[in-house]
Amino acid sequence: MRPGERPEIANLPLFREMQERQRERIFTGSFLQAFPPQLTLFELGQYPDFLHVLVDGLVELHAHSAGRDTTMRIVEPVTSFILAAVVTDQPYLMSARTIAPSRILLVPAALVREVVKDDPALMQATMRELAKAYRDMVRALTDMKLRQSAERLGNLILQQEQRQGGTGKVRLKAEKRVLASLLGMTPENLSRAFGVLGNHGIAVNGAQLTITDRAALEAFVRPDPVPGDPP
Amino acid sequence: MRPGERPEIANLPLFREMQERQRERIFTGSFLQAFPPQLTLFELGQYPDFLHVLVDGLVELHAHSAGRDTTMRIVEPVTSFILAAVVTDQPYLMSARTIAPSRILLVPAALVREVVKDDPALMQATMRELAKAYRDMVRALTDMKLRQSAERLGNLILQQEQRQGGTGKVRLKAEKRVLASLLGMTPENLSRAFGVLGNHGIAVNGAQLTITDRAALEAFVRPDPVPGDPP
DNA sequence: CGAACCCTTGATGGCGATCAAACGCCGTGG
DNA sequence: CCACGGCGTTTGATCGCCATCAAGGGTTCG
Repeated sequence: MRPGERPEIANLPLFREMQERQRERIFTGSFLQAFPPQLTLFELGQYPDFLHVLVDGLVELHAHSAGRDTTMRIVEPVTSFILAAVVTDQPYLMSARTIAPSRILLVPAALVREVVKDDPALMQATMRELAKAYRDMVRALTDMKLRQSAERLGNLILQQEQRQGGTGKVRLKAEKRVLASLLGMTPENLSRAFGVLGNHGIAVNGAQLTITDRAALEAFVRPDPVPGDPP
Repeated sequence: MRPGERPEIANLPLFREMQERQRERIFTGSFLQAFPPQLTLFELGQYPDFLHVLVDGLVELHAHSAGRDTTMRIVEPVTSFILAAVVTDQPYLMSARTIAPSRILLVPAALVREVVKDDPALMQATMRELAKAYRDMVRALTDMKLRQSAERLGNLILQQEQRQGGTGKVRLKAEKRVLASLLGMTPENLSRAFGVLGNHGIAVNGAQLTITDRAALEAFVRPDPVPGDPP
């Protein structure tokens, strides 16, 4: 582990409040591993072996069935993922693959379940994390059901802009094809959606976006009625 | 509370494992209230006052924004709902209304949060419940993104048939218009989707459905690659 | 008995998917 | 260093699923 990384992981909402002794158990039982891009980490249907914490890189969670495939979430560092499958010991509902060279902390699933039982602070943090994940999914589903594609794209841009500091500039971290799948559309239509947003306050230059007219953009995208949870 | 109901509530996965003393705190601080149909219980954006436990009747959770509205979940008794908003003390992401005369146990949200802190078994049950809710939402989102409307309907029928005892008969509990919204389509298209399923092993008679050819139905609907969690 | 309201059926239109092809970027290999 | 080839993206043309608009039957409730 590189200097500064262990504190960064220990400072995650999930691990921040727990007893130092239990945290030590977690860390000594885990290991950090590097993966090349385009590598499948696990497949939907498998039972969870590890809680994953993305330390560096980029990971795509996707679901697939009967030849169709859709991106469910793009995980940025530093974040844990697939906590729900681990705590309930039920099969993954999504597959995961790296989309950039990535380093991931692997915490044995059984160890997580054990320590959760022994450490109330960790259990509470897990509860909060799951509640947040649930609420994120509720938002994603309403987004899909209530908005059409260009509106979804506009909202995603607004969210990313907030996450990236609110400077009016947004850099897309994933390929546009992946982004399209995340938004539930085809690459062709994503391209056209960017075209539409050109008339509503967005300028596109490759992966670099600029919000040129925030008011116009917000008027177009039907922003969430309930403002986002703080990160 | 009617005879037999208190044990039934106490036996919910959420409350089953907790200490009797803490459970007593929950029950004495709560009250059971009856509501007529078509009554709004709470609105999206409000802060949660109560954890709700539907004891009898039927409740619809729905989201809305900019004049559009979509059903997110139909709650059947006996089930708790909006647990995530309560434990995190964040605004509801969905509104709730009764769609039948209903009786609901109202547990003050602050009391829930307090008792959760004091009772590890309740906290663990809450964690599990949230994990399940999260996984249900993942399924709902993949359903919406990967399947088209008649396939979604067919899958819902198969799930309901399991929940109702696997007898090959399914009775729809909600109006078809609500069902349509839950499935992300219009009433007109739901009607047509039933027509399509007529060629794939389903017979419709009002709200009473019969699975006449399970193999044909399963071939048509692209069943989930990961079998459902046990209830 | 009548009047909503729900469900159904038909006709039309729009959003987004699919098919097809050209462009641009980038890495490789000559 | 440049030519080539592959892949992601863009643009255009067409198709299909589903929404919308419209109207008719059936049921329920006042």
